[in-house]
Amino acid sequence: MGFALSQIGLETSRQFGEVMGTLGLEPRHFAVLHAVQRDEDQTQQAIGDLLAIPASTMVAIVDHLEGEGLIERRPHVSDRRARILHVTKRGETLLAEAMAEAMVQEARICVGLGANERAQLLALLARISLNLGVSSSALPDRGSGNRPQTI
Amino acid sequence: MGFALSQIGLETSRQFGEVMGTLGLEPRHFAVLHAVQRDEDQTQQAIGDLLAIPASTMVAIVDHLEGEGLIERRPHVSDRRARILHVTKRGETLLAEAMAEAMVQEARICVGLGANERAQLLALLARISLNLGVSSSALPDRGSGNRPQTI
DNA sequence: TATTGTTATACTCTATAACTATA
DNA sequence: TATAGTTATAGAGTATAACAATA
Repeated sequence: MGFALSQIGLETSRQFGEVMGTLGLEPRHFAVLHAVQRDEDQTQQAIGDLLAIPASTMVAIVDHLEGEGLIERRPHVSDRRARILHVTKRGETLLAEAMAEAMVQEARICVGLGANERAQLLALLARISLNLGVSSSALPDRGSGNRPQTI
Repeated sequence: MGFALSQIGLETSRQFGEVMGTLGLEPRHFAVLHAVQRDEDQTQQAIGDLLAIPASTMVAIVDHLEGEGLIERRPHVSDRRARILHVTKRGETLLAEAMAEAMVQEARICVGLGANERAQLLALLARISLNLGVSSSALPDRGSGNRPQTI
């Protein structure tokens, strides 16, 4: 069981990386882009903390996303040290495409499974998650959660 | 679903690494040790190919295992370039302990699941594996299989 | 000339610690 | 003095390519 889970998990995340690659994104870029859209107008550090990404790594990721015109760094109204992250129109568009691709992958993973089989599997996985102590927080790829981990 | 699978797989393999760590093994060491026991008296390269581990990495892993007295490099009868890998008595003992620990982890993962729920989950995961194209070959941790991958 | 194992090297990735500008 | 973001740096990990012995 442990072997199957780890094998499947690795392959799932590998294929997800491939899919994102077709859109010019790495999983980390997608994760940050998604988090920035969800928690609109948060500080760069706040987003980094949320995903357990160290500050110096965040710089590189945000640099990339900003270079692609997908997000903007905006000044913080009251703290001139901080930067507010904001998804651009182009970022929203790409994120929508990325989500669509993710749905396609989702469908590919579950091909041949009926609706109740899928529900059954999800329920069993939820119990496994509890046993493993993974908190169902955060975003695609990588657990982040509460452990000292990163993207 | 994809997120859950990748999250669970990552955590499973992380915890497996922790468990192996208590025995002084990294997952890669366990994988090679296990493979050497299963495919007794194979060439170092043959084992490496089996696990998709590049030759130079194999050297380091086998160095470690030999340094711990868990396996031996023996001369090949007909090819003096090649080395035959052989599990020592001590290696067998440690491997048995490692397998026992793996069983404990297995039990921890499946706590609260009845026998038929476990079977159900395994069956569903097998179908997911097919959808993902993972061949159920190889050894614990990491997919290896046929893709250009490594430990 | 090709192949096994080894060594050396270059590359990527990541985190730690210094640095600046603000607070 | 502490903090947000940045930059520089060092460390680990991995693969690629050169190398020696043998086929």
